[in-house]
Amino acid sequence: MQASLEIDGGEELTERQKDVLNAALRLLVEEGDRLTMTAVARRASCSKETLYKWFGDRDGLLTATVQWQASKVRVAPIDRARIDLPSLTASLEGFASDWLSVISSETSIALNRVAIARAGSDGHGLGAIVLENGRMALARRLKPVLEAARDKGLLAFDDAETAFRSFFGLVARDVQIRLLLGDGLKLTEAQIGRDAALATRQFLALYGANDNRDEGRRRKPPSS
Amino acid sequence: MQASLEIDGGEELTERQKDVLNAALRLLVEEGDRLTMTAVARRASCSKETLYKWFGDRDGLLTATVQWQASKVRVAPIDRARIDLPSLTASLEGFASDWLSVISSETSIALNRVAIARAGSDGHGLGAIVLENGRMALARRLKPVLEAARDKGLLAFDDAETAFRSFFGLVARDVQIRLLLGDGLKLTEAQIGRDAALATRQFLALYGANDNRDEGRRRKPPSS
DNA sequence: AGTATGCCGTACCGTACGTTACGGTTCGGC
DNA sequence: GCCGAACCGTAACGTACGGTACGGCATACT
Repeated sequence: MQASLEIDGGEELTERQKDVLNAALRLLVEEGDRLTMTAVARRASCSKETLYKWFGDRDGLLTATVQWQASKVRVAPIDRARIDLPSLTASLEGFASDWLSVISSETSIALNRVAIARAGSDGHGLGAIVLENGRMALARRLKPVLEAARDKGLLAFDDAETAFRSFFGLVARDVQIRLLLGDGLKLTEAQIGRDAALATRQFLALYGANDNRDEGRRRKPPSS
Repeated sequence: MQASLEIDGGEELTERQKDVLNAALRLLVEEGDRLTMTAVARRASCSKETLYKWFGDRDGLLTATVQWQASKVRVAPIDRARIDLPSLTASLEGFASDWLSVISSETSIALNRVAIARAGSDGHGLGAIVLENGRMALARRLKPVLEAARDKGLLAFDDAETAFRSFFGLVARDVQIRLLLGDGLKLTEAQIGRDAALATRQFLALYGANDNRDEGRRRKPPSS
């Protein structure tokens, strides 16, 4: 049945297997894509034979590791009953600072690096998984909030996808690409808070419906 | 004298050497980080001995290739005498669509992929070069425009760097990370034009000084 | 007790690739 | 014509690493 992408991963794993994957994950953060099966076996105090029995090959180990990390950050969908401008603002700031914390974490950087490195040659398996549990998961969590806010008349937009992508851009800016390229950018907790607040204010300025500004939102391109 | 980073590259190269680097570049786009010295030699119709004589080792070849590509995209600094809102808008749209074209090109994707892959383990040489000729070069070209517009009263901001990063985010959004991760995102010329226009409108909405809105720009965070 | 299963540690194999070495060819200078 | 330098093509070397095989040990089941 082809089991499209096998996103679930992380279930039906022995405790021992989780330990092994955690070791692989730590090694991945330290060594990047050049970790060796021998090193993983040594770090996890298991034999290479076991690695191959459990995960098939190096690719399988990497995939399982990425899925395992993904399954750890899965969050409960937010249940939000009533929403007003303060709670919307707080919610957006929460999303923004969560996202900034994630993309600036050593783990996320390492995972994105190997997924990007392998997206060039091999099948894009890892890239799809990382994307699905990163950007796409964020969109799935944020869009209902945006749409609820629109229903309440707090936001105005035609397409939730477009609005989300603007929010994404205002939050991430150049942070992720700079970190991935090894720039020595340091994000303190305080800086993340300020950046999240700025991005939220800017997003509300662009998509907020509480007054008569509508620049850059629904106006169609003049002619063509 | 340590020659910090040796950014210039591309000068003092034989025509033949440029041919070799172009071959390496094409191969890098096709094969990604797993190109072999043998393959480069075969593609460039030169001997491996020559490759090692000219570039030292595999790392040197990769670095020279990236610098060579960087030296090709260097553009003349814009000379802009008088500036008004229409010309500022056109200029911003130009920057935006140029940047979208660059980051969605096969060459840029391939180069960023190998630089990111190698930023994990080795020294961040390639990452620094890519960053310097990508994001940083864009900032150097755009900031004078922003500041000239501020002098004319068309824009309002305290920090050109912050304004630039907002513009960067509004333009790039999730495009680069998705492409690097192998998402099948296709950017047509028309779509790039629309996205550039939208980003420009949104940027002007946030940082334009032609009316009384000031959300998310100079208002300081309430307390902390 | 005896046996089977699962796993650890390690030695081993095959291959891919970076790097070096070498013979042959072209070309500019005398 | 002769020489040396540069370079091409290819063979050879050394190593690193993915993947496999095997012996030993511990636990569980009969």
